[in-house]
Amino acid sequence: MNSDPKIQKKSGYHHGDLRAQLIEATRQLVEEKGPDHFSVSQACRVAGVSTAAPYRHFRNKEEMLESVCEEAAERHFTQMKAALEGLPDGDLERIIAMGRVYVGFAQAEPSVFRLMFSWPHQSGAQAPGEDAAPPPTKTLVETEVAKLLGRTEIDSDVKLRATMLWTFVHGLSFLLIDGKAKVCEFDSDIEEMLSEAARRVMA
Amino acid sequence: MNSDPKIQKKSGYHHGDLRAQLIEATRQLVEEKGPDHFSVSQACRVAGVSTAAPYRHFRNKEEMLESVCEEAAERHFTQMKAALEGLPDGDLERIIAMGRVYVGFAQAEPSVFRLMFSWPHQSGAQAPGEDAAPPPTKTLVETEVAKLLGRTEIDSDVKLRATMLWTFVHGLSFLLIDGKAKVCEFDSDIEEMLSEAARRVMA
DNA sequence: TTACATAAGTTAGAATCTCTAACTTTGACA
DNA sequence: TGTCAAAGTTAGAGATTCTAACTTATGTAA
Repeated sequence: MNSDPKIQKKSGYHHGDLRAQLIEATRQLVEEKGPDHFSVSQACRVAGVSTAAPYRHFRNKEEMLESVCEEAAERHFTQMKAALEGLPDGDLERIIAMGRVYVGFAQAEPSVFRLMFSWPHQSGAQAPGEDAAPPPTKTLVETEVAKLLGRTEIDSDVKLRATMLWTFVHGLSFLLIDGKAKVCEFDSDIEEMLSEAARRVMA
Repeated sequence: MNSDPKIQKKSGYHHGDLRAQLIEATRQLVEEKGPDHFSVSQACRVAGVSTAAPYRHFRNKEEMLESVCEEAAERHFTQMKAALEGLPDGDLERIIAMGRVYVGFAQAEPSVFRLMFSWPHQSGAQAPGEDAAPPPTKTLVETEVAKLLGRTEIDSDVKLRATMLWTFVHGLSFLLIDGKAKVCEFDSDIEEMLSEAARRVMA
């Protein structure tokens, strides 16, 4: 237990970097046991602090989970952008590469992925009319679609195609991690689905 | 409180139909507050029994939620089959109709939908090699795809297309209920995406 | 009809969890 | 060096899940 070098119990009275370590502990526990079997107390034990300590850094349990979501969303986005590097503009492979990363993230961190996309919980609760900022992921995909089609602006056709692509990889991610159906026999099937979908949507 | 005619507190010592009523109470609470803010005690209060009563019918909290999932999966499947009635074989509309129901269910019961498809939690936990029975939904879609293509058997092309369709509506459902991005402005956009996707995948 | 086994409730309580209140330690800076 | 605020701690209230032991109702068989 606690073999992770990123997490070390505090040495002195003050911890130094408790907030970050609690987020990391939370992320690990969520991944291990699922979002609903995570407890603040466990995270405290992992970090080696009392059960009251987190409340100096987070308002409550929800806010800890939310921080994990934010951190994960950042990594997700960064990975997607990185996937584009080195691929020439106008290549369908750019779209496929982003899809591969999207699905890959979900497979690597299924519980965190699920948590990310079911946040905040009562979706109806957010003030109607007031939208959260559109996720940068969306913009990224739209830009790629426009470039591939040789459009200079993001018109409604571009938006529709981008949404279809996103929808597709999102669905594929969930089906894969839920393991409800054996969606794919091999990784090569995933590759085939990704490229087929990209081809058909961009056609 | 407790205005739902389906849920009534017991009259005598014995309840009569506690198991079913607890499932219904659980379903409602999950929908209201989200799967992770549901508590057994709340369901007990709704049903008007002591907090120990559920344990005569369910092993634990998990099993209560699981029962909700099973019941929901049944309704989901039934609705999809019903959507096909009256539509002539070989009509693309059959595919679209199923997609409409799929997405509609998710919108009508977002929390339950999410719960259904994240069950069981540690997906890695299920014995490897041993697959759960493929969901009847999958078979239903495959059959329709085969019919539409005039195939007599479910070959790998049929499977690929069916999976792509499923993946698409699944992703659309999640994006809609997560409300992460304003995916669609109007219901007509959903219609357009459904028919575009069906057309492109079946082409 | 009555006896009784069993299904399906109950109360009481242990163990765990979230979060607050009040107190203490430590480090930074005037 | 003294003081204050930040970031720990302990103690504990209130809720929760689930078990153990007890009680009540009901259906069946003599």
